[in-house]
Amino acid sequence: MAEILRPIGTVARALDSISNIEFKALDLNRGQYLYLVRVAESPGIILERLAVIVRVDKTTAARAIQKLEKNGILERRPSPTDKKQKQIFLTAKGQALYPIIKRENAYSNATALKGFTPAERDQLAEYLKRVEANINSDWVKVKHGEHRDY
Amino acid sequence: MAEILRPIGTVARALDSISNIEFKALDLNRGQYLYLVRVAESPGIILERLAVIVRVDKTTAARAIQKLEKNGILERRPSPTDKKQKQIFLTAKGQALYPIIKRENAYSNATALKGFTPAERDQLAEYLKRVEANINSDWVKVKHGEHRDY
DNA sequence: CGATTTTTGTTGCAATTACAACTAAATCGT
DNA sequence: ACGATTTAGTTGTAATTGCAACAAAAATCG
Repeated sequence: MAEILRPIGTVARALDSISNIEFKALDLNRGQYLYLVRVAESPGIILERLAVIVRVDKTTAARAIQKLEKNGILERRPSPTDKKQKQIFLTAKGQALYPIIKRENAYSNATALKGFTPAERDQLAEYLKRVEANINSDWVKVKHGEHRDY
Repeated sequence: MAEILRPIGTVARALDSISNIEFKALDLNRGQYLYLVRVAESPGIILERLAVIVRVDKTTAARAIQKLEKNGILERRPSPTDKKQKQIFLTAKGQALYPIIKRENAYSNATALKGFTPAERDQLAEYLKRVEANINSDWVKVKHGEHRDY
């Protein structure tokens, strides 16, 4: 059977590594860009949701968000409807960073897809969406302490 | 343009997270399985090469290897031809772990590819190989302090 | 209603991760 | 041959990462 785990892992580490190095110029530490772009795209998002969509432990996301708040890149406001929720928003400083990150990501994406026809790009994106859906329930299961049988 | 960075990142984190949780039963800490399988497949490999193929900082690989050696899973022997190199091998204990890891990886791979026809699986694997090649030179460049223009 | 469970967020550890800066050996260039 | 550069590995430091264990608010359900 075709092997896809390994290239997915190596490509992800390479791209993440590149981004982390490049975003140090923006005073962003490792991983912070991940949360920044998601908050930009979903203003008012809460921590637990953010952790799930980034696919990271909620305590990891919590500390990343705390740090970004301390650095004035985002802010949290208590939800008006649920006293235990905190809604997350970008500050003006965070909003200024967003297009820069998007541009870097677009460049990396274009580099990754060099030599691909438009049809191939679409097909790869569609494949990855399916893989993501396939693996998601296992991730949720295992994160919640359930056991996979194999 | 089709976006592939994000699903690659989320899938990689989900799969890595699952593996790390499951391999705690083998007394393997976070990330260690990555190096173990590579050493199993390339006995005698040296640290710098290992770091490059896993796409991780060489100091990260160094400490992972040190720990695996301390735990009796692998051992290092000075290269007979180059006194500054250390060749890495699995111990019997490490060899016993290898098939277990392979089986878990195969199961995750099969889960990720559920609903894909054999032709689709092959095509996705081929696409990922191309993406990996595309991104690799940028990774090496940026890791060595060079600057990407965009 | 009221007890139980689920949701949401937080700290306390303990570990990985990686940039800098360094040593020692090998290779390269002239 | 020999100085300069590259290769290979290590340690110092500072940061992220995540499993446990917790607290408070909300939702569920008898």
